[in-house]
Amino acid sequence: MINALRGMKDLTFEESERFVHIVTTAIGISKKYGYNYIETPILEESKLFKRSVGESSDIVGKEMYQFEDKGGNDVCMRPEGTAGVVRSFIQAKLDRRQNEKFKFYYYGPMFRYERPQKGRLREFHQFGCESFGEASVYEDFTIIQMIGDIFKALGIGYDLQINSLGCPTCMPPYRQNLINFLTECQDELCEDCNRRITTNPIRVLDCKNEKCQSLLTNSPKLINSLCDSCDGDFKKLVKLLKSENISYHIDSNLVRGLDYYSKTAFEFVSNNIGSQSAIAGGGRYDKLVEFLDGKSTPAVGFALGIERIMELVQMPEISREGYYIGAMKQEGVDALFSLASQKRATDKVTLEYAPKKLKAHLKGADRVNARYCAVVGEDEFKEQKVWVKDLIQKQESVINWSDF
RNA sequence: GUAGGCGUAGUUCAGUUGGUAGAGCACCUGUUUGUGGCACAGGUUGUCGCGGGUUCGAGCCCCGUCGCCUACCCCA
Repeated sequence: MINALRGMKDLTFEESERFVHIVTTAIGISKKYGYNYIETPILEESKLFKRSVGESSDIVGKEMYQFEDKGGNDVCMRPEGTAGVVRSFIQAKLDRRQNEKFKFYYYGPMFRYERPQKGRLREFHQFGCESFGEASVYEDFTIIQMIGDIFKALGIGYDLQINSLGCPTCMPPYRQNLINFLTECQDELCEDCNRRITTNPIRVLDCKNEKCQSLLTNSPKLINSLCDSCDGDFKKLVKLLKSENISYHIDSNLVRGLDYYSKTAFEFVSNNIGSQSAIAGGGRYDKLVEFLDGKSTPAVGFALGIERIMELVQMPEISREGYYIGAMKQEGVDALFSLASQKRATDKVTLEYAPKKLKAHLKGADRVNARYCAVVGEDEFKEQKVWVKDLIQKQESVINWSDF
């Protein structure tokens, strides 16, 4: 027997229904916010992610499905969605249309070669949005509001955490301050953090080691080192969240794992799904377009993890729907197809090809959750009629084929 | 890469100090010769993950291996 690869899952029945429910809900809401669908390839040049996500990140460093294709190209399966959308945005020269705004939504599979666990698969699915050309913090707020709408529509509770990661003006000096601070208490920090001091000092902030965290209480906070512009934007965001009654926590240690974020960073967290608790995350990435050789364009975006959200959504109860149609004798079966196609114009129809006793048909109708069980028996066949029972109202009638 | 837990029927799981497997659910049949869900009665279903070893005898003990899960790490 051949099984699916490690960390890759098949979705069927009520699981796949839940998946579709989440995606259609998210699509419906993002359309209301003016987003349009964008589809980009799953396979991209490895270079794209090395430059955008960052070589220092674990995603690029050790988690990419990367290989050489038959043409000798260094390619990989996308580990996240933003880079491809930005690449496409630049390739279509939308970055030249400087006064226009573009909003895209996407969804699809992402691949990371990690050790699978709860809420973490090697092939997983994200729904995401990217907004280009809008520098205002109002857009950051709007995106957060939109995610809130999606979770509300799905009936999911969450904790919103926000932070500002600064910009090229205030980030580098802060970074140096932090390095100085960390170097002083180097001996007491964990092994990983010591490595991070040189590779990616900002990541030390969200180390889960308790000892590191206690040392960090006195560390310089980026939130207190922001330049006037970043500080003003962050205060404005907080004000908007308050006035619109969106509850939040400022988490000065919230860092995005991907290098391209600046200014607003946020994460939606659930405490009901194990340790992989981030159900959505995103922020502003004003420098990424330029970084990938486009004309400087401000942008904000987010992605939500569909599998993680699947753990949280309750599906509305399914009710009986449509018709089950069967016959009791072979000759009746042949008459079923025109009846079925008649009904399919308006209803869901399940056809049973095997002649069976009435009782078996009623059971069959039950099994497929049909509302009506329609059977052509011996008597009905002679008179060109069909017996129909409403399985909820428990009423039955015999009607002409032409009136079915 | 590291650590812990688990692999027995379609499924959820039991299986005592080693004596060649059991329950619920599901499924099929009947009670009801043309009336579903409910009830009752009966019935079907297994390479006990795989490969070695110990033993008269292994689902159980030992070694190896594969897979799944959870956590670290990372992140959606």
